[in-house]
Amino acid sequence: MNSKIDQFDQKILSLLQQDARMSHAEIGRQVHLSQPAVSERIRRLESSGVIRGYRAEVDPKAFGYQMTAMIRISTQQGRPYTQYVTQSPEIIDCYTVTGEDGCVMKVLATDVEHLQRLINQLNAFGSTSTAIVLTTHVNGKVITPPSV
Amino acid sequence: MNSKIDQFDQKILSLLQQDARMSHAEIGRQVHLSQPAVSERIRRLESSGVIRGYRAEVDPKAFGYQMTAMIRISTQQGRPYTQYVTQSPEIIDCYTVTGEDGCVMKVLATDVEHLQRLINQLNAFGSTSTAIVLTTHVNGKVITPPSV
DNA sequence: TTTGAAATCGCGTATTT
DNA sequence: AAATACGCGATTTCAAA
Repeated sequence: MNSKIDQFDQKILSLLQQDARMSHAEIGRQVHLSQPAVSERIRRLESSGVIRGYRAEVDPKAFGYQMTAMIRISTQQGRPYTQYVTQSPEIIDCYTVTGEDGCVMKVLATDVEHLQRLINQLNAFGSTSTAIVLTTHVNGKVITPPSV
Repeated sequence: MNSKIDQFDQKILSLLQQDARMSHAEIGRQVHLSQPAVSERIRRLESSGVIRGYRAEVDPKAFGYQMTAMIRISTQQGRPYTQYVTQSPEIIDCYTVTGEDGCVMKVLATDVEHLQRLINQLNAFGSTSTAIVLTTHVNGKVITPPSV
């Protein structure tokens, strides 16, 4: 957990968030470090948990998902939606949050009928509120230090 | 754009979403194909846009972000939040959605004061509603075919 | 420098027309 | 029978330890 991130690490993390396949030599070129130096820094960032993993980003449409929705649930106490949420392939993000709605999730659906079936299932856990995503302006922006 | 995804492709995509660094030979072992066959399929998935890229997943705490919030905005017509949203490092997801709140976003903050400053800025675009994330049950789940 | 992964090449097989 | 598509094994090229 000893993670003091310096400017070099920040730049390396920025590059790897944009392209996890960039070669260490190429990264070194951009941050002005040697390839072994970059490799060693990445190794430390991985083992300290700063880098959690490397993921391919896949277009949901390839699996037939034509729509995305944000669904909020006013969860009734004691209803355990956690297991349902982790097991359902359509629910790709899910958070417990403060406030009136105790839960907000991001859901993929092939079409409106499919979405309706999902909502029906989620209604078992509380009253739902669904907002269909019209535009995704940002999704998984590269994490950089705060502007302030 | 001709992307008919068969069972092999689905399994390959599943593996690459879990670990983008898995070697093609290892993938081949798991899906029972040779390394060149896997490489060729991945090449096609990339050039057809099914695979959008490869990203390192980074722990926001490494950048000092101690909290996450979901912020909804009842946007007033004609207020262009798009530019602000794409430029602000703290806003990592942002969607225009149907319904009362026209916009929902996921925001990182170092502390409550920082969060308050962000909310103040966002209030320029409409009335905001903030819910602090207590637990992240799922974030970027591996995309698989619908259960139905 | 040495190891290991990915691109390349030529060949074989199955399916289509 | 010819063409197309796809996978395999062998080899070369290139990046990482």
